[in-house]
Amino acid sequence: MLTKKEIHHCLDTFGEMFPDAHCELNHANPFELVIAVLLSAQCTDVLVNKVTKGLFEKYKTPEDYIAVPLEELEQDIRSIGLYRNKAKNIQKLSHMMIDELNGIVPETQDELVKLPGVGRKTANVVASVAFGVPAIAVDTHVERISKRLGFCRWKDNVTEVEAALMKKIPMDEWSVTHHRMIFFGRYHCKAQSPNCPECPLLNLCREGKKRMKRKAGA
DNA sequence: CTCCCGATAT
DNA sequence: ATATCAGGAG
Repeated sequence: MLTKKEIHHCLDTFGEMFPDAHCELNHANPFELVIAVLLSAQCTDVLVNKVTKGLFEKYKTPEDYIAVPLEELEQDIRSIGLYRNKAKNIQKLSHMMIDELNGIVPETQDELVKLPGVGRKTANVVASVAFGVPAIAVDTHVERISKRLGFCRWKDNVTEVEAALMKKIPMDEWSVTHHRMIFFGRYHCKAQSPNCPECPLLNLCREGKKRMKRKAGA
């Protein structure tokens, strides 16, 4: 586990490497962001943007999503993967938006997670990106980076990872740091190729040092 | 814990 | 061929 000083050095480095880290899911309003994040489960942002480009032309409102048969919506998002669950959730979510929310996307995590297909991570992204609520959404990248670098314990589940990060990072930096960690994970410390040899954080990264040692032995 | 799942990188 | 991708629900 890293010390507070080491963690702040990491945050500074993230900022130097990715000063303009941001949400890469294309969207024009909070409702489109909800749909985009829901679709992004176990799928790359690039592919989501490819699909939502046409999707958001065809479907503008919750009413539009429930006006078509489920099978049609499934086909419209099929290339995303997990498309049956996602299509079903989008229609259920649209019904809830109309029946209970007056067509307005809620601004708090607690309200957002009540929507079908919206869990803690999606709720945090929407609250943070669309409404400026301080939050740290723990996705696959944030979890991997937190564990490799030692922001949390290896065995922590996503809830524990989020708690650890919220405890160790100043609240006014939650949202920025969250995006920078995603960029760091997506473009530098990748799942399959961490690029330790060129990493500015190698000297304080236990995983990185282990990796380098293994490589040297082989 | 398992299942959902196509596209892409390695 | 296999791992991974801005996870969530049962």
